[in-house]
Amino acid sequence: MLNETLSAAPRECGDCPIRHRAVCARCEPDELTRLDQIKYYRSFEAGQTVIWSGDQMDFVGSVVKGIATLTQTMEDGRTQMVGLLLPSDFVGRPGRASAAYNVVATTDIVMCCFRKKPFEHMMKTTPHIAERLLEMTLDELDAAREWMLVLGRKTAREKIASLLAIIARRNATLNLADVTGSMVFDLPLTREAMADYLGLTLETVSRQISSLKKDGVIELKGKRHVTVPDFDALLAEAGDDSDGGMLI
Amino acid sequence: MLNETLSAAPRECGDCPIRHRAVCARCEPDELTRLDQIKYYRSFEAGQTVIWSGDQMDFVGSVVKGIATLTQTMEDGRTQMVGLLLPSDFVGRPGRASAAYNVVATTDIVMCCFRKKPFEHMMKTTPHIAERLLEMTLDELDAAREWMLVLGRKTAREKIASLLAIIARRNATLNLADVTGSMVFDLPLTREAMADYLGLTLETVSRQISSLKKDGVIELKGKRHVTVPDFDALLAEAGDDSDGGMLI
DNA sequence: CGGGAACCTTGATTCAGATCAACGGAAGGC
DNA sequence: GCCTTCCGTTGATCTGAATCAAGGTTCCCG
Repeated sequence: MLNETLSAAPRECGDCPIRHRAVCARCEPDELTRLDQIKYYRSFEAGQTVIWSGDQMDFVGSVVKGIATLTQTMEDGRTQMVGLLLPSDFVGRPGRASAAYNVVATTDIVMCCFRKKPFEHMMKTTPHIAERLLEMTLDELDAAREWMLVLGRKTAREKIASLLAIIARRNATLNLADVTGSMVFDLPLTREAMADYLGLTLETVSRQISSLKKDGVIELKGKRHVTVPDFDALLAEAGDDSDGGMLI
Repeated sequence: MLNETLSAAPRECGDCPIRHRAVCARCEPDELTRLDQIKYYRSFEAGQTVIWSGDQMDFVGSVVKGIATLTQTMEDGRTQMVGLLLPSDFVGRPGRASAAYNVVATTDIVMCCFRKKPFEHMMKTTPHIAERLLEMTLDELDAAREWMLVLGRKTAREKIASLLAIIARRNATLNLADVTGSMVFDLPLTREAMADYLGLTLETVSRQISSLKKDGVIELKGKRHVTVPDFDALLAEAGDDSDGGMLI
């Protein structure tokens, strides 16, 4: 393990799939050129740990392809996922020497990494990067706070429905589908990972998924392929305002 | 109610108590002068709601004095505190029109407010503000993620101990006391507010505080005045690494 | 093809924390 | 002084999710 295959992925920024959503989204062509000089791609296989909490970090970067998780662990092994990293999400904290969380690849992933020192320097000199990073960080803070409500106050069934709603909505956004009719997607997480996200046990996750299926809120093909016939019904199960909306 | 007394507080930035920790911390004298022109103070009494979730926000600002809470509420009334705002903490999100959370004054508070439009303009032109705001937002994100572990995976007793540890540590930091020996502080929150922070009921909060007291982890004088004879013991109860440490 | 190893489901039982309920003390108003 | 209100404590009971336990499915590997 830990064999970081340097295969796959490398392309020009110009046709990068996350060009307009990642930390570089606002960069001008000349800024992109400079970023290009300090960037490199790394690939990790599903299951690999990308970064261990406490490790020295000599890079920051963006997830280009695949899904990774951000987790925190207690000494006795209790684990809480504190973030789900999707393409375009940023990893690492400029100005900090060591990692605060574990980053684990859930699927095969490709990351676009920047050497930390030069990146920090570029942040100081090109406001477009810091600007975009601030915006992304504020979004993540909102997401974390929304999740605090889920963790602190929702029932197991509501937690599952909330997670499914988030994944469904995000998939719809990425695929430009409509967010009203029926939605179809694959769960990117095992039952255990869902449990770690939701502060539940994997047994409870399994039971609640079965229950939502029995009640027709979702349909399952295999263990991972989900169809949501009525998204509003799912939102109702999640205890969310039917507008589901969030912010502008 | 909602009578915002404009009394108290107004001072020069120069002798502002949060001058070196707030969003303006990195500003040069001339930048401070410009901030001065768009700032105004507002006071709120304990119990007053400063901002309702969904309301139009025409200002952002910093807590100068006192304590406020950031809460999220479900239609059926379940509420989760998602942030505790102390002096120097920032309120509001540049670039967003309406508030995402309720802000409630827990004690009498004084806020230093900036009209939103001019503040947003200043952010674009004076990197020192955006820089500092990014740093503060990253800190808040870390705090939110630490709290996700508390909410998702800790027992009621550990939750209480975690909250007490946070308050104790913060008090020590503000008062420049040593973070090792015995610590004394007043709880700034009611049992109900603690419950909303921790995702518990107020009865459970009360029971767990009684239990920690019975076991000598804390001492109580009245209902709010707490003495922690051995901070490491408290950290152990919180399930934290004994280094208690966090990041640099 | 057989044997593991992940991953998932379902059942039985237990238990931590919620809920329901009663009461005590302190502060403020009249 | 008395009444009310807010805040907090404690007890009894209930319940949702954890825990303990047994199997099932799928997929990979030899």
